[in-house]
Amino acid sequence: MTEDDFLRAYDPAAFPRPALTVDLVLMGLRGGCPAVLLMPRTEHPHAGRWALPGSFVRLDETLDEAAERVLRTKAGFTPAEVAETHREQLYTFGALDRDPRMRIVSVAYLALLPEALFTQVLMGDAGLSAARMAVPGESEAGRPVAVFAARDRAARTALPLAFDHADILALAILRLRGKLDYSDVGFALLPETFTLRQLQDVHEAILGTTLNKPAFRRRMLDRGWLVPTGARETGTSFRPAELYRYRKPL
Amino acid sequence: MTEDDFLRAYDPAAFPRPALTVDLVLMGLRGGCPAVLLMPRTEHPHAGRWALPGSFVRLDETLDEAAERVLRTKAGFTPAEVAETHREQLYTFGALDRDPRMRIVSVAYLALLPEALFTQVLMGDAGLSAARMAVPGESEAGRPVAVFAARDRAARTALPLAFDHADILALAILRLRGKLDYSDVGFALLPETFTLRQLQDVHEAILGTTLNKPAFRRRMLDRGWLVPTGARETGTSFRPAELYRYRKPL
DNA sequence: AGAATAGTGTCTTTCAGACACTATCAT
DNA sequence: ATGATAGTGTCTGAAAGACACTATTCT
Repeated sequence: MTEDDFLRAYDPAAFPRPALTVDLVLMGLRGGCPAVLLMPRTEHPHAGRWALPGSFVRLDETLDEAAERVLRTKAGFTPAEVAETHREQLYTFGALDRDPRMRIVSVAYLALLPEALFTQVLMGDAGLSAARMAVPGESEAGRPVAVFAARDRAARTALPLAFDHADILALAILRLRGKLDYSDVGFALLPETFTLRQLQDVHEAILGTTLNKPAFRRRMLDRGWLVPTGARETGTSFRPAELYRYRKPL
Repeated sequence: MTEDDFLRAYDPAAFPRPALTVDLVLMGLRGGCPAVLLMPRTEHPHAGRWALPGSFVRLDETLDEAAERVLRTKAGFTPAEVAETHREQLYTFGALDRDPRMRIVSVAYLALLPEALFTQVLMGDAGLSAARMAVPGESEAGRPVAVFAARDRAARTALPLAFDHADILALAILRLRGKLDYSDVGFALLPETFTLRQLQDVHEAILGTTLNKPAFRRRMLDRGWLVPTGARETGTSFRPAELYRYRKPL
């Protein structure tokens, strides 16, 4: 950016550049477990493995716009669904041998889907499959993450992931965990209105621990981000819980 | 990354790609204030403004390696100095109009320099200048950061920064602040051995607040990262403080 | 001795964890 | 009434803030 002498004589096409892509971690919760949407690879390289949806970055779009385009074109999101999805840049992966075909640098994004949207996308015709993510313990922090077929909950054999996508997934869950209690990312995994129990379930699923109920409620309510709707949960066979709405802190 | 049909017929040179660079925020402390090393721009575009040292990413180096190369070739670091510098990837900036000449995506890195090394690099012949960073308050979080000439401490007129480098600096100080009390980045700004007061000064400079002395000491010592050397500060006209060494937690 | 800072003892306050308790709904 | 979960009151313990105090060095 600051190489003046270099740039003055620079022919944009003259020097070889790495290719640039975005890869998206589409994360949601399925049955109380973190899950991710993956595409099966059918061709070389890494045929038979599972990959994150991604795309090359075009010259006329920003990185964020490229990520949105992947949501629309690779995952079948409608513009409205794109709008209700939390997205943030995760990290940029630039190892030399990430892809055997050529040098590709990839900007990884994390997208968080409420459970209903996750299911809807999964049922759509985009060809995405859900994989349950093993929540790593403290000791495994930083290691690649193992994912399992979402069909049977007791599956033991890990799905093979393409490229360095296991590293990307590991970073995604770590980032999510780190931001969970000081930011508002947790709400991105919940529907418009939700109960405090649902919110606690989200936190517990991502942290992989159980939380103290009174302390959790106190903290969340004291934070001032929750607005009681006055409505109650329906369809339970017991006392229905109050429904809250998340209000963005000014 | 996962566009199979596209890639099979892909000629690496056939499609236009954004250029890819790394830009480095070389940060240290000067006289109790966060400071950054900048290069003056002498040519169009943004001539007369100040820029972060950076470089294009080559095909045969990773992003981290490109950042190291900038340290060596643009900032005049010796390999030993590179080794004693903390580096981490910050964020990737991909706005369309970042650079008026062509589409350039830049991976920003944060490098932390102990005060002695900061001064040494500044005095070197790499042409870098030091600029004092205005530590933004809570209300200005996320805004571009203003920097001032380091010569006179009372300077009021902000230095003009090139490209989106004010945004990069803003993110750098925010990231540093966020990681300060749960990670060990603070030690990267200190020499090999240091006193607890120096450590507290580093934290106060970056946070822009004052801290409670007994509480700070308790927290730091309880964390188990500090090893007393047995030696004492020298050159003071009062009681010399114990010198500690940072020991990487296993 | 005096100045200046290093380093500590202790009280208070705040907040999380634990546990039991009450409240409210469907059946 | 019973079962099941929602929601709360309160005790306890850990840790931060505040403040005063002692300790140690140089001049």
